[in-house]
Amino acid sequence: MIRTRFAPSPTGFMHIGSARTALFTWMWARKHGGRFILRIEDTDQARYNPESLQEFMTTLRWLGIEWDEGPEVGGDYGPYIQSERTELYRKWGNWLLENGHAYKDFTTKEELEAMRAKQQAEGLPFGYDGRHRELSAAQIADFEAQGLKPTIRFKAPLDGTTTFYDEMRGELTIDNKQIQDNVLMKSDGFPTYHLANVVDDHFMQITHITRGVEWLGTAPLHVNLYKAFGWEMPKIAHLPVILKLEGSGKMSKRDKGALVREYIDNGYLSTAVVNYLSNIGWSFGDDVEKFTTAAALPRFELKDLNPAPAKLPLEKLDWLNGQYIQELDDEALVAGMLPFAQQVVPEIDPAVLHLLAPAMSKRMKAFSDVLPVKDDDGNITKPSPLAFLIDERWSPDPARLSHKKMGAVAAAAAFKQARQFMAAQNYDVDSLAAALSAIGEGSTDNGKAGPFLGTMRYGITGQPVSPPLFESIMALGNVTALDRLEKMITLLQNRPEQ
RNA sequence: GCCCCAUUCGUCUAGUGGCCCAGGACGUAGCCCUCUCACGGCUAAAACAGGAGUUCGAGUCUCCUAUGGGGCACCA
Repeated sequence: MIRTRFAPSPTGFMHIGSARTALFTWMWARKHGGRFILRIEDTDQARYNPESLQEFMTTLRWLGIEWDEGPEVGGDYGPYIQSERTELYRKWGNWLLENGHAYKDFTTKEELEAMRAKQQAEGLPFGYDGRHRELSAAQIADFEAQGLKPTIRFKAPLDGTTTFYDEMRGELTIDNKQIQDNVLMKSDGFPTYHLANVVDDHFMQITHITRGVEWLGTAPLHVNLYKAFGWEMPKIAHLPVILKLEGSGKMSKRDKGALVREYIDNGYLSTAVVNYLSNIGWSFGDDVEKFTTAAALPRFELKDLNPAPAKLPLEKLDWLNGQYIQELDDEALVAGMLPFAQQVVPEIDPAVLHLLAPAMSKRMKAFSDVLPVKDDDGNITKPSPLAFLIDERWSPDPARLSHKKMGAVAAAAAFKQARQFMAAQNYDVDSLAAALSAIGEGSTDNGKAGPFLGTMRYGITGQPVSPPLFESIMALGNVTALDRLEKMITLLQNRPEQ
């Protein structure tokens, strides 16, 4: 049975890179009919933030990543929160101590800092120098008598090499001189990542570890820890980081698009985001870019993941999300748009959105597109596509109520025909389209409805850019549409000759 | 400073020695469609980091250089 885990340290919102790691980890388990475990690494009491755990769980669920064991769902290998497992870590930390694989280190933080400063000044490699590695019982007793609280450090091998196999990168060999005597138990009694991680992965029977490359350097330490415990090491793979779009370095939480929360709040679809994420560092094959997770699973292999760091192609997400939006039924579309539409037209009737939905779906990259676009100073650079619904904002330019292929007289005549039709009968979008097109065709010399429909659309919506005419009229309702049409005719007739 | 990982169009990628004068996608440009904006269709420009080697043959293997990334915490 394959068992994988995602072990975040919740200190804020989930990073998009973590989401991708979680996704691939989850996919690996699902592909093999295995189990995916959520474990919370909160051993850093200074940074841990309980609200963030809720946020992480909400985000994972939004992504469709369900955990089989972990907080809220339980499981046979719990607890799944590290701060509730400290006894276990203490036990195994002591076991290492008793079996000569670890030792107490009484060096103070100040001494460590001084040591590092000196190493830096002398151009030496940074790291703990092993000064307390061979303390005598008397020396230990002496330090303890002074009331010093020790850390427990691992006794790493001093020479030779450590070899392990990374599922993505292949066999890697590291000189043991690069491995330090890392701290396993802090002086506050909490374990460090290294100890907690190894102990938990072992007792939770994890078979595959997938984590970020930032852990690659510590993998040899972990290999040696497993060796010291006499435990079998899980298979391991180190996923690459996600880089800033511009500039250098990996994406930080402040960069645009770095947090999954942004995608949720901006009205992206989780199916699209998941699809998008799986296209970074992995490819479905056969030149297919758009696919479901279910279709991807049989093809997914850890060894096929690209070990190179990648930038997030954000425009590609807009395109993909747009594709997914086009596939939504009207119900889902309206539900998705509603919260944003209410920011534009607070009292908007969902039925109005229903009328507009089919016309809107091809025009949206994300639901937040119903919001106006503003520049840094707060000026609207692109109005909301729903702005035409607001009567107070409606004030078309009379000069634009005719067309070079349809003069003022012809335009006014056509508007009156439209008024006659709309006033006389009930219509739906199709009959309206048929009637207005026919009027339009009669309004120009060449029998093309285009000039009339375009002018009418501008007049009715008052916007150079808006949803299409017929849907817009349906959304406004007959009373408002007729009222505007009436005013258009007046504006046109009262406008000075050009 | 030391160690490790990586390097194909602007970006995400396909490619595991001949099928590649390198394929797809996004983006960009042009054309078509068209009531605006979109959508959709078609077309175009656009890459094997550089240098040595191995080989009949290298994007694919090896080495060096360069560049990018990660690590060297009582953070994870």
